[in-house]
Amino acid sequence: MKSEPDAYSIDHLMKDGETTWDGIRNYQVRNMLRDDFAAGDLVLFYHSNAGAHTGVVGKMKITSDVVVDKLQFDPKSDYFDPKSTKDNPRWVTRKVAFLEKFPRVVTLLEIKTDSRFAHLPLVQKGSRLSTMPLKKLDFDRIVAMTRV
DNA sequence: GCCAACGTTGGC
DNA sequence: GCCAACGTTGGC
Repeated sequence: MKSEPDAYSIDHLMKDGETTWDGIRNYQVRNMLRDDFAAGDLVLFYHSNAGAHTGVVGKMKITSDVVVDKLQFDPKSDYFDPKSTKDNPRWVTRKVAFLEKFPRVVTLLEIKTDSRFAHLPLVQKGSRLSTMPLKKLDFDRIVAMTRV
């Protein structure tokens, strides 16, 4: 799961312990959060748009079933959606909990230059989604790179 | 800040 | 349903 560190970083999550992954306004991402994620799933936290620090920075866990994103009903929020109704909320998400901040960043550059990761959606052309599936093998490989 | 590669909106 | 215009994402 990606976030721009200026908006919400691994340090924010470490301090909060748990947060609602709100502000998702892309239908494909919403559908993934709704249908493909489950409580207990492990997730890598990725800092996007962070210059040389762009990459995987930590590990977290999904801790809820589907929850309604409250920001869609807040007219003062950037994520306000006037077309969404409380009876039929358009935007839903999940809660996540902090597990670990890695001792180092596994950078996008490393992932792009490692042929083992060539199949990851992250490095494929035109991939802009802020969540994407990751097989356990790839997850473990990325974590292992922080352990050296 | 630029721009490629999307996704969304709305007129028709 | 098409598609032009516009908005967003995110790497660089």
